[in-house]
Amino acid sequence: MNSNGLHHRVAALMRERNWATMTKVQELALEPILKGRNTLIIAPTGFGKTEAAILPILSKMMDEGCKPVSLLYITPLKALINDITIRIDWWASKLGLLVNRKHGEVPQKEKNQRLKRVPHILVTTPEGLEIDLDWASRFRENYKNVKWVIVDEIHEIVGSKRGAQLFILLERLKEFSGTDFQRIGLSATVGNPKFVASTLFGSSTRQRSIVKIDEKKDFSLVVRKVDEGNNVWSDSAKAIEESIEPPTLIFTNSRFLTERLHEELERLGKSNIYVHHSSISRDSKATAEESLRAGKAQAVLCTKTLELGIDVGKIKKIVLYRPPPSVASFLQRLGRSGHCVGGIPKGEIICVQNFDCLEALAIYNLSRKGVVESPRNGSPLDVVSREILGMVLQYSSIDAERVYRVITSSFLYRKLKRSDFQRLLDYLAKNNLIQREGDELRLGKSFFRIWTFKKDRNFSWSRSFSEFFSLINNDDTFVLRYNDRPIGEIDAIYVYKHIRPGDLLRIGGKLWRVSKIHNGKLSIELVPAERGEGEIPVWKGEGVPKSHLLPMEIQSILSDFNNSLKSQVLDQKSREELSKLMEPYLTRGAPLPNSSIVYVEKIGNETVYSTLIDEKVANTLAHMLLYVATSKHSLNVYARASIYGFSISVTERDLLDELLNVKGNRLKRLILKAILRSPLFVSVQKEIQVSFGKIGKLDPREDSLVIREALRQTVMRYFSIKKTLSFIDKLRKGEIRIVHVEPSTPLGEAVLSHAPIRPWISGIQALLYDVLKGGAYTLSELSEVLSIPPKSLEVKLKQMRRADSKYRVTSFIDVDSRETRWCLIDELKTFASSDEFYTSFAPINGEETLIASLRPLHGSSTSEVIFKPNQILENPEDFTKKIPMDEIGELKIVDPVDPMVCNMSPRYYFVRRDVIPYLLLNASAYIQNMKYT
DNA sequence: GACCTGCTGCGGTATG
Repeated sequence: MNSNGLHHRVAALMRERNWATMTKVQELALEPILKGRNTLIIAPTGFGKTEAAILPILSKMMDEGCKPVSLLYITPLKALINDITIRIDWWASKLGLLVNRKHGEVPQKEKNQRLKRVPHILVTTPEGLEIDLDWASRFRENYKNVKWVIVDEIHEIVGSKRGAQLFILLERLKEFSGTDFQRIGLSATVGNPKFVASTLFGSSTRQRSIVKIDEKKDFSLVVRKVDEGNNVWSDSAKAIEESIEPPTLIFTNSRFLTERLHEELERLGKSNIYVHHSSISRDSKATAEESLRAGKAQAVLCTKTLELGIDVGKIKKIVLYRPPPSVASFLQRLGRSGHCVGGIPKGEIICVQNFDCLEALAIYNLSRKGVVESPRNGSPLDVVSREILGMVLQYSSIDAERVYRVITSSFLYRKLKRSDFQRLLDYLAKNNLIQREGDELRLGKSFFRIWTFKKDRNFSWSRSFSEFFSLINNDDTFVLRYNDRPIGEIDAIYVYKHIRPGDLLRIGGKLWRVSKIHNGKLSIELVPAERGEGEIPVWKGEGVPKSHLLPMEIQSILSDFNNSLKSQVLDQKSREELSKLMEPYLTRGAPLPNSSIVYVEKIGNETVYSTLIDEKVANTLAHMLLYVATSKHSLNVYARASIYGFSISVTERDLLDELLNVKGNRLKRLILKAILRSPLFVSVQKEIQVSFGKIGKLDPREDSLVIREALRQTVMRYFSIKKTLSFIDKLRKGEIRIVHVEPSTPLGEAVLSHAPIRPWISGIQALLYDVLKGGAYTLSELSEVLSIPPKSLEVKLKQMRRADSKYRVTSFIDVDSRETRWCLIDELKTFASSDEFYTSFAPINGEETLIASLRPLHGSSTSEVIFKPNQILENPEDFTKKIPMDEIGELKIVDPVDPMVCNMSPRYYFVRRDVIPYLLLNASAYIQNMKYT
């Protein structure tokens, strides 16, 4: 034993490495870890957290002796696994301990060895642990020896489904091994250390410690504003060029921006600049990383890919192109230059929009105050479902009560009710994912149909078995095509929210017009386009969700505006930009924007409500306005949402004011309806349903469990019902003032720079089919039921009456009300003989001779059929034989003697031969009714 | 939403 408590062999190795002193975090972590406490270590990157955890554990392994596998090291990235394995191995190999790594890209040969020589230390991902517990029937026996678990970069997963998964896995491991192993978490700065600790420590009864390094690493920051010239791109590139001090990391908030800026920097003659993001090949990424380490790269343009702790060598400067979305990512990104020996890290935020300066300053202020976002986690049920299945895989047959006990021992699921768990089991059993014999659970028949080993998938819903272990969702993407040639890809959700036929898109430097969107095939047809109006700025990426801390911090900046302007980090230009931004308010003597005032302004065809507001509340309000607008106006509207307010493309009426008049439960219902109609809800349903074994279309009665869960998750991620209700309440009480202004305000203009959200009535045809089933309705009745404007419905119904339609409809005249009614074409016959519509199909004079005129689908040559209504009534089936074609383009009644009849006759378009008799009865009844009454 | 992250085990063949 050494003076600092470490085993003498570990201490000797430290001397060998010339580690005279430990970092502060290493010192602080030593005691709690050596004492066997569960420990959460919180410190910025570059403080030596890994060693802070590893050294005392290695020391304990020496002291206490250990059987393989005794230490499990979990980290979220494959690249980190490789790094860490090498780092740990330096110590471990000298202590006679074996280290192994496990992730999807480790060669099979290396993986196979672990059964022959079982490692003392295993480094893997959450998914790797899932695989081992569920499926590695032999190796998992070694997990019974685990005494320590380290979770690295825990801030990255604590708020995600991956986190929820891992925390249940740890409980499963505890139950399987029968050991209350020691848990150690390594985290960057977070706002809620206690929550992070609780989720990690779970049901462990060990004492707990949180080791937190508060000392902020010193750094220098400059907030700059790009000079406004003619071209944002070249202006931005120039600004970046000035900022580069090799080697520099340049962070952007989208992949597109890295590419676009790279192109522009090359145009300026800069070389040795690389690009790094998730969509480029592994080789290119490796090249970029290596040239950084070798000091060859001047700079690398990157997205979040380089935010985590992958070793990239010494970085001189960090440039943030436009403000990062959160304080946490700001600190992480700046921390990438932390390994710089001697000098303090240098950072620079380059602002493009004027409000960027506000955000940059806010992020900086927050970081200085030590305020950081708090990752939260709900208790997603799809994760529970997967873990139930995982346990069934592991044990072949397992008692339901035991599964319930293990899952609820995890902190996140401690409140999961037994009844809800039972309902979930019922549902899984119904979908054949599991089968039950008494209280015993076994695997159901559907399991290996969904997660299959077969290469040629049986059906479209099946997934590879390997995907079962991961809760990372692969979103659908639309393929953009021109003449069947792929041009690019766009995330499905972006398409649903923002893109419609006729839009102009810029892809690969070229301008295209969207000609068709095939939802089923997930493809979009493009045609080349010339310069035009209404280009959709995909690149603007204003959809970046921003920290919920921003609105309040911006408010506090504005509340003491003159002082805020004195901030050291602002350069001359950005300072001027900020005063210019606020000038319009000051000159008209209006209060600077804050959360208790909403400026209502009409800009172009939009009504903008500008204020400082939580993004989720703005999103909820935008969707509500969109819902109200689409049910009363047309589908051709859009809304926007941002921390600077929200807007709706309706100016004739003040829709927010109308919302204020909706009270109580009706308001809650309206919010719910608005959310249920958003594409976000649809995409969450799609994401989670497979975990429950549900395939195909969801049925509100059968699948209420998935639907309710999807709604819960949608609201949690994107909306905020409670805060929105409170916002509306404050508006009503006047606690938030509404002020109409003209002309527009600067933050009102800022709202307009955010991408428009457009309504997407998914499966409107199927919706209509469901409503029409068993009934015949007028347009206004349908509009009422569906909250979709009659005009939009009419267009759809007219498409649906065509021969190639999946849900074919037709229409007839209601003789009593003289309105058109729509119904399913196959049900027309039923209505013709029903009491409800008796008069509409009962001619007054059955012996009158009439002439039916039939125009075929193509061409204009009409045929005529002479008939008496009674003839039809006698035998409608027989009458159809007189019709000379299967499909009729237009049907009407003519009378060569009486041209009035011709004018009065209703016309029926795109009808099928077998319904002609009934439509002729309808036409005769109508005409005679007009003539005789 | 923008972005990112991950993804069979085991024991058996046949071959050099």
